[in-house]
Amino acid sequence: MSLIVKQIRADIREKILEAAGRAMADGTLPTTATGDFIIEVPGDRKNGDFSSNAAMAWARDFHRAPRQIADALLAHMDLEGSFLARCETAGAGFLNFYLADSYYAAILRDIREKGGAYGRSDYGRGKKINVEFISANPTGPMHMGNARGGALGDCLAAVLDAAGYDVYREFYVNDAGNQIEKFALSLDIRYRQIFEGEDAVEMPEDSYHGEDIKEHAAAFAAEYGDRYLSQDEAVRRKALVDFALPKNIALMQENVAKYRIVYDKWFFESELHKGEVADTIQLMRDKGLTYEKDGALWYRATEHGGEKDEVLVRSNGNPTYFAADIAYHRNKLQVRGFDKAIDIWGADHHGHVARMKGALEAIGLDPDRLDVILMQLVRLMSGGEVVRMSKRTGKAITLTDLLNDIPIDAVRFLFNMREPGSQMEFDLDLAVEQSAQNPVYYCQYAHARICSIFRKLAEQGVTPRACTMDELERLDAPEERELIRHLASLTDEIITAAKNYDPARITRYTIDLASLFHKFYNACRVSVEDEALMQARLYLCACVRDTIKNILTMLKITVPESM
RNA sequence: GCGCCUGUAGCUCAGCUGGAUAGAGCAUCUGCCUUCUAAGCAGAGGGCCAGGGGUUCGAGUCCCUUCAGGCGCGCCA
Repeated sequence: MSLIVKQIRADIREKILEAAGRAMADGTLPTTATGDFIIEVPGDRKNGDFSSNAAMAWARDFHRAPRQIADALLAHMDLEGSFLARCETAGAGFLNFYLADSYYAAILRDIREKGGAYGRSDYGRGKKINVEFISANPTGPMHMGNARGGALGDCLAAVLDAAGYDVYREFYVNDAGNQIEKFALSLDIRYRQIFEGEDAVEMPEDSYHGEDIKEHAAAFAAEYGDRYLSQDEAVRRKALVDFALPKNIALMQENVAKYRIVYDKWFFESELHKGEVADTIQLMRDKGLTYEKDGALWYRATEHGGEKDEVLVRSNGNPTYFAADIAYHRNKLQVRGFDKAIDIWGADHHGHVARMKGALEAIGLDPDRLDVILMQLVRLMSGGEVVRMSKRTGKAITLTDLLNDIPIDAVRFLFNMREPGSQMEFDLDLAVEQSAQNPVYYCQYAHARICSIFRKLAEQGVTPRACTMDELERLDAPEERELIRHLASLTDEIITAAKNYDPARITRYTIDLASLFHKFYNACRVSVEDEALMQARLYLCACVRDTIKNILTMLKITVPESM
């Protein structure tokens, strides 16, 4: 919250506690310890600008009726030296506080002074957070789920950054392990089918059946002909993977860039296999966490909260994904020393969460340092029907398709309008066609409108200037007051969004801000005869404009000056 | 079967961690452009907060339970 608002809440708390102290001292209330209470912004403005439930929360402590306590507190309340104008009791025993005019002017001054930094805070100062998101499998094209994860992860990272955390964006590339072997097998079969006919070799059920595999094989054949047919299978498969995998990874990086995501690191799983996986497995052996059965190495997960034991090393000698993932998180938390690792996973991975945390604890790391955000997968709708995205049938809607069809601003915004856990439908037709009713345009429009006001007035020779506090206090219309109160809450919103890992709060905040501006615009004309009032309103407009710009820039959404 | 997520207006969702008469947007109607962008504003209709119990001054919010939907329980990742 802006410093001023923070101070206001702290002030109110202090004033209430002081009043309670005085009431106890003179015997109005019995002397006793009091519990916690809250200070909130009431839904209905008639109930004040801030409201506290202290009297109700303390009913038990004092053995008095809430209303009686509220009256006692009010009688002992001294608001001198604060931005609070007055306090009232209401309802079941609420204490309602009203802001002084000077508060509103002070908020605007604060916003203008902070400029592009308005909204930022040092709430998370000194904490290093690694946000890992998308981490799509490089064996195939990216899909809608990756798009949601991308928008969520990138905007969450942005919010954490704005709240003062030291944020690090990371993409984990699974370029090793079983799925690469499956990838190799699929490519190999498609390659051989080109020369030997489709019936000569059959694709196993669990291989990759997508068109992209065929395309890779065809491109490989176009470049090398059939010369690899006579080669040893292992050589041929390696050549195919070395050919296709970099292309897939390059395409992912291209898509991600189009999506305006900039990663601090693309972390390759293969790096872990150069030693850290083995080290981690050895560590688990040394700690007595493992046993051997049926030729495989098992981890005693049941002794660490798991439902069943897990394989770390297969009987064929290859470590499992789970083993590599333990090493990966050990790398994040121990080797690289992040205070916190946030992973964004599809909801279908939720079974993995407890396992992972249990394993971290087992190797001596605090499991609370890992937070997993489970994201419900996206159901893509088009023409009123669900578009299937199964990789196996090869009909995936790729991220490339999406990025070519829909404005990036809209995708980033839309995917951040709901909590990650909500199941969501993405209506392709709606997103493409009805862009005008899209909330992101509503917000951008507010910004463009303000810019237009400044342009128009500049044509008339009006130059915006600094305003005195007295001039700013003239912004006392209900629409102006509400707009300013909302502006004041940005920093607080960002901190809450960071705390709850909920960037959707910020898109909602922005929609509300735009809405309040549009209401103000219709109720209060900026270009008026009264020069001082006009300047004050311009000052307010500048605050709104800059705040919208700060937020949209933070979310990497464009901020048009005209529409 | 066991576990996790979800259930609020016709649709999509909020609801500030237990507060005052449950809110937006879309859709449907009705108004508002000879003055700053109508991609806007004002107004109307629309609700057994999935159902049932409980906890307390007070429950959409917390606990129990039933129902409905999604997902998971591999030597897959």
